Amino acid sequence: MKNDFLKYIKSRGYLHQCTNDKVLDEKLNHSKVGYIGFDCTSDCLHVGSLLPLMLLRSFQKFGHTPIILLGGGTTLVGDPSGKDETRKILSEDDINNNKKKLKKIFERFLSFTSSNKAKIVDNYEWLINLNYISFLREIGSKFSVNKMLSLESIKQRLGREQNLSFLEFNYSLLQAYDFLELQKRYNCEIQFGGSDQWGNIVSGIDLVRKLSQKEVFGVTTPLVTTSNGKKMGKTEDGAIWLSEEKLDVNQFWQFWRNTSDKDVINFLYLFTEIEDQQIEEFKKLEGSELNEVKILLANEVTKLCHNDEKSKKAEKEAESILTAESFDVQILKDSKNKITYNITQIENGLSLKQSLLELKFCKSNGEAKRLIDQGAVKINKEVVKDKDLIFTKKDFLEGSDKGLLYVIIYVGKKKFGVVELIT
RNA sequence: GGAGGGAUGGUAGAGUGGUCAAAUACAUCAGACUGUAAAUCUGACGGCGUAAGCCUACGUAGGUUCAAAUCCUACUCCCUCCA
Repeated sequence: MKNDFLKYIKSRGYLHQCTNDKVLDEKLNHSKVGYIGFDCTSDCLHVGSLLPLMLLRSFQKFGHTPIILLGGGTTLVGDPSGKDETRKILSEDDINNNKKKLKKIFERFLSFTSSNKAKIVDNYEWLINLNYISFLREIGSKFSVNKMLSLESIKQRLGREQNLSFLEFNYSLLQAYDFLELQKRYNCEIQFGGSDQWGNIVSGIDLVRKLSQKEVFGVTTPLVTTSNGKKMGKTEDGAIWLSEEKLDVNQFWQFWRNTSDKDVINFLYLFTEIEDQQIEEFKKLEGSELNEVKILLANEVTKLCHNDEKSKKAEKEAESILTAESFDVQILKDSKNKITYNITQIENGLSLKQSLLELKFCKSNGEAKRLIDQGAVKINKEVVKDKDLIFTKKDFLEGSDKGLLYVIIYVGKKKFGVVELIT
């Protein structure tokens, strides 16, 4: 392997598989066009899609031209890969809305102004008006059902006797057709994707070979798992989303800050753009020394996915809330996890349990009591012993604003919320 | 088309008339220890209630019974084998 881009993605851990690496190695010495398809089933991406994005980003940095293919058309069909159940079919309105939001995310990762500027295209454009008969004759005839049945995504479904509708069965034809279309329109020669897309990518390559007599390529990223063997980015509370609307930046930052020791170095390679040499240095660190590296990781990823300012703020918040002795009132005020009461509510008797519920720290009153019983709940850094605690005005701290008082509630060591009182 | 087996809490999986809010494991949450890590140990783990207790839950709908996750009937879905 001689090509710089390929060497880079290999050293970073972005590379899982690629087709015909020898020829690709040569080809990449000239500037090329490559794409990733994103389906539009959701209005946001989560950490699971971060790696393909990083890959496309570096592709562009090495002077190539990236294309983001929005699956506006294919989402109407639904990819059966990696899904146990039939996907629910989305309306076109939902899909359009999703497309808009997704575009914003891509804008953070790719340059749309450089000479090799990124393009966003939508397969709706060419899929929606396909004529069934001519599609079957032109494309369908090139596909072997025997072969399709042996694709992992299809096999899994059939193996478990889970229903696979004919609609979904067609998905890989359409994805293959996308590649053909992009090849024709933009001379796009490489398709990137997660390792679960391998089958679909290979189908596309075959189709292009058959119909355009051109060799195109596929490159996939590995499935990232944590050292515990879990899929990356799925916490119990839900996915780690890349947009602020879906996941508060501070929580996003915390996710990275809480990376386990064993994963930090790997994550630096995968999700930041810190130089290899510097990461090498970090490898020497041990034990609690790694905490600094984790902060760096959190800052770098947050910077990339959100921005510098928000990342700094998250770091400051973490410090103020979790480690510092006293509270920074400004940070309390800005906290997303905040509820506001007025003085009469307090005078009428407002229980801590209720606040715990409102702050979504628990689902029921009983759970709130349990948490307090177990000594998990603190207000203003004092452990609460009385599970039926009713707030009084003296529980609240002075803020800098007149007439605004605060109390900070912790549940466990890392979760906290702010209760604001208007007097 | 025929024969059989099954459906139980977030998951896996016991329980086959009362002592079952349902063993156990995993997951989760919390506490201890620590470094906002991991491992380990401890506890909690349907809802309401200060509590006694009440309510809701073992695929769905009915029935038998003083009493049903457990028995009967119908339905739905799934699995295995045969054709």
